[in-house]
Parts: sequence; C-alpha cells; structure tokens
Amino acid sequence: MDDALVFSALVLALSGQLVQEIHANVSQQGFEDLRPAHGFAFARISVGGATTADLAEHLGVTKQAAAQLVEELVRKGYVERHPHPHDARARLLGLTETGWAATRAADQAARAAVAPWREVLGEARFSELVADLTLLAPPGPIRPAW
Amino acid sequence: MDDALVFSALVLALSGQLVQEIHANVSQQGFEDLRPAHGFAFARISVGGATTADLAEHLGVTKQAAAQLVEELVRKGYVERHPHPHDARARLLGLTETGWAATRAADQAARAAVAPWREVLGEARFSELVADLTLLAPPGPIRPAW
DNA sequence: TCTAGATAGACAAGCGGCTTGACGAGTTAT
DNA sequence: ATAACTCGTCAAGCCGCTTGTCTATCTAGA
Repeated sequence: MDDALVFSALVLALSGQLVQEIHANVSQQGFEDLRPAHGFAFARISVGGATTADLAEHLGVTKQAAAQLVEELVRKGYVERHPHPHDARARLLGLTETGWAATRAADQAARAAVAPWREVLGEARFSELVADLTLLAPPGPIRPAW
Repeated sequence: MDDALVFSALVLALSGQLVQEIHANVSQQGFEDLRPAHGFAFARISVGGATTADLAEHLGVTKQAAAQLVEELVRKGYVERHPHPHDARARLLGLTETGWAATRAADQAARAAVAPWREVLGEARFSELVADLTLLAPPGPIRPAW
C-alpha cells in the first residue's frame, strides 16, 4: 500500500499550487508587495486583540522575527499599532483599511483558486472532500509550511 | 460559500502537518542532518539520470542553489557524483546506499503520518479521497511550497 | 569544418528572513 | 517591596537563496 506516498505527494502538490495561485492573484489585484507568508499574519491580526508576541506564537517564530514582519507591514500601510488599554508595554495590532482590502483580495483569490476544483469534482463530491479534510485537519493555527 | 477559504486552510494545515511529521519521524530514524527540502531533491535524484541543472529545474531554484544543495548532500554522504557518459561538462547524480536508506525511511515516515488519517476515514472513504485529490493535483514535479 | 551561440558547473558577492543574545521598561505574584 | 516574568527593541550573525561572471564543453548552421 503506498497510497500513503501518493497521498502525501498529492497534498503537498495541492498546497503548493494553492499558495502560488492565491499569491499570483493577490499580486495581480495590486498588492505586489505582499508575499504568501504575510497572509498568515493577516489571519491572526484580523481576528483582533493581537500583540506582536501573540503574532510570534501564532506564526511559530521568534518575537524578533514577528516584530520585523509587523514593522514591514506598518511601513507598507497594511497594519497599525495602537496603545494597549491595559498594558503599557504592549501594543495592539490592527489592520488598516488597506489591510482589510488585501484580506478581501486574498479571500477572493482563494475562491478563484478553488473554483475549478469544485467544478471538477461536482458540488456533492466537493462537500464530502471538505468534510473529510475537516476530520483530518489538526487543530491550532495555520502556519507557513516549514 | 466560503467553503473555498475553509478548504484552502485545510489543505495548508494538512500539508504543514504532513511535512512536519515526516521530518520528525525521519530525524528520529537517525537522519538528523536532513531537512524537509532535501526530500524533494531525493525524489528527483532517485529517479536517475539527473544532473545538477536538472535538479535545479525540478526544484524551481537556480543552478547555484542546486549545486550548493548537492554539495551538502555529497558531503553528508547521501549523494554521489558520477561522470556523465556523453557530456564531459555534466555529472550524473546518484544516491549512495545511505541515500537509499534515507529514502526508505521517508517512505515509511509518510506511511506512518498518513495511517491515522486512513483509519479516521475508513478504507473506502480514504480511497475516494485519494481519487478526488488525484483529479485536482497539478501535473509536474512537486516543489517545496514557497 | 569552422564558428557562434547555448549549456554545465564553479567562484564570488550580496540580500532577506530568520536566529540567538542582551537589554530597559512595565507587570504580576509573593 | 522585591523577585520573577513579559513586551518590545537593538545588535550581530547564520543560512539558503539570489544575481553576476567566468571557463570548459557541446551543438547547430554557414
């Protein structure tokens, strides 16, 4: 049974294609200064209540790396730092309007990337697929692959 | 319908977990000096007939990056360089016995990583899943995600 | 057969994203 | 009050990759 190998390869291939297509689409929508890894940061920041340290944990990197990422996103106008209401050390992160626009663009890009797959499988089979994958997916935040 | 987003997230999460588990398992089998990206190189080299330039194209990186990777794998004893029978410029790459052992370890690790999923879904549903993913998978080599 | 262009691989320099390490300012628990 | 911890920052360095350049070799066309 080396279904396992086939399966692994398929998941990897699919995931790679997904990232690549979404990134290309987002770029084409005018967000050329964003790279795939930024999406994972947006995902956490858009939820609200995130500090740089929270973001670091979410991404599975050091605080310094997260701070650097935040600095870049602030400089590019996607993220704002607000004073934290209860902690003078920390700063709350939030998306700017541009940040939200980028998030919407990514959402749309994801839909566009998945659409053909949905069509190939048919609606019913696609739903089953989503259900199956839901069973398999690990809990916790989604991080850049490795 | 934002199944699309859910689906994307699931595929990404699954792929990340897969890579991480396989890597951990391979490490535990004694190949601690291999990292996930090396697997993609082994995949091409094990087929045979690969030069450094071939490998570069397969991985989607520059020749220099591929050469550096090969150098590392040679130094660590996984890969050998042989003279090319028809081209004095090129050198054919091949796996050493250690390289083959690592490949087998990775195969086994993939099986181990997938096994629980197979169990969760049941054999029939798992086969369907593989079939569906096969329909969706892009052709061409599998590369490190991004 | 000679020559122009392409290709394999190596050498060098540099960049970007990440790490470890150390630190002051602020918070929390004892 | 004080000790331990945490947030964010500064600094230095590593590693995988890039661009740029070069020689040796192969290939196709006049």
